[in-house]
Amino acid sequence: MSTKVLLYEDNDLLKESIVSLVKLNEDMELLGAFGHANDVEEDVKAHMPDLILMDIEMPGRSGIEATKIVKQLYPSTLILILTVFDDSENILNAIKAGASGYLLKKFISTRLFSAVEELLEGGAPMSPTVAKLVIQSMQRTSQVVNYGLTEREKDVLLSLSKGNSFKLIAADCKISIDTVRTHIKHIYEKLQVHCQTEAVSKAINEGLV
Amino acid sequence: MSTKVLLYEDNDLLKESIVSLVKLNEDMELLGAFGHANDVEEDVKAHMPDLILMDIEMPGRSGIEATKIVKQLYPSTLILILTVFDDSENILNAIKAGASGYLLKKFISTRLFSAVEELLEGGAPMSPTVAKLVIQSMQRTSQVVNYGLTEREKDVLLSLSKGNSFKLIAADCKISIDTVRTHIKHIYEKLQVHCQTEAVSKAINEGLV
DNA sequence: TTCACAATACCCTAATCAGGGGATTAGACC
DNA sequence: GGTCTAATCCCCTGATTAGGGTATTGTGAA
Repeated sequence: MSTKVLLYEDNDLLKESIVSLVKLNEDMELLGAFGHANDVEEDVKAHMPDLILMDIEMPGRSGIEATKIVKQLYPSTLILILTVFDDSENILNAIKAGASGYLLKKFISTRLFSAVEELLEGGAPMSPTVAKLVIQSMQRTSQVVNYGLTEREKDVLLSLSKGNSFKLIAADCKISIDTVRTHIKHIYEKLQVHCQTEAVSKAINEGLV
Repeated sequence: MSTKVLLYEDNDLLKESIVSLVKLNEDMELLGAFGHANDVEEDVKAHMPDLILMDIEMPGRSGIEATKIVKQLYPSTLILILTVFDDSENILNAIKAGASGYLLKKFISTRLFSAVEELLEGGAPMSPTVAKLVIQSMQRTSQVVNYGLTEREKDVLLSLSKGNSFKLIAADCKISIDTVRTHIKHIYEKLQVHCQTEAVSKAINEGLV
């Protein structure tokens, strides 16, 4: 059974050349090619594609918005982003929106088919730059700045961020509630916050817990 | 100038075969091969490699721990994980620890050199399965399960997670403090939590804010 | 037209937290 | 031995939060 494909690309020349390319592959069946994604809900509903090739920059709705919409309505639809943008903003947003792969346009002619194949096999095709950015974004969020917290204070903070009350933290750490209070005061000073929620928020967002 | 390489691999047979493989490549200079990573600080200090090929499962310190240590001491050292593990736990931990690439052992013979090349060019070589897992982990954190929160409740929750007291939330949203209280109560019900910290923690971890 | 529900607001009580004290003990460092 | 710090504990007061109500208004669906 051939793969049903939709294409979104606002540049007519490029659109036509991708259309020709896709037609070369007998395993792919192109159901439609659109210059904008403003009616993406209807397009997808009408054709029920297995795969969408999606440009980012288009008049009206962007490919990232369209990706988000399609993924919400039909989560199993595969979406491969085809774009010239290799900046982290666009790449990460596209992936968060639900794109399954991200191919830079300069690689279309040489790698489109292998990328599609990889997608259908459950992989996530990416250009090397893209892979690097994705990995970096994961590593950033796990870099720890300690704020000089002691081990015990980290224990308390961890317990706090699980939603425990002072009383429960005391039980959790096997210390008295007053000691918890003392640790919490020190945590507030070191993190420069003034209440539980702010401490928890900071702790989670900066990877302390 | 050739790339200076260290290898960590506890299986002697595999270690030797990787050693032989690396020696085939005149652009790579193998400075050492170790069966465990317990002295990784000293090894790295002594040889100052550009690249480390790292197994995960080793006696004593794991490759993930070792990666963390090396990256803390020498952030510019590239680390390529070579392992049989293709589960999300190990992959994501290795990447968070600072690994620059992740190659499954079954691909070593065919892709080691291209992976190294990609690494040196600033890329992030990954097997297709690995790439998929990485992407999925990013999508999970941005998949919005709303818990049926209304817009206003989300406003309040957002303000709360910035560390604002009920009083400040009221000012922030331009409503009375009692209304804030009502919204908070509804938020607690919907998220199934019983206090601010738990709500904030859940909100951040599930990507609600 | 009901019915449901979002958004707003108010009241009450018990529990909890914030911020300010002070204090002891055990280790580490010089 | 003196100093410092982590970790432990205690007390007090005022502010805040949790959990339980009730109530009005507007909107949109049944």
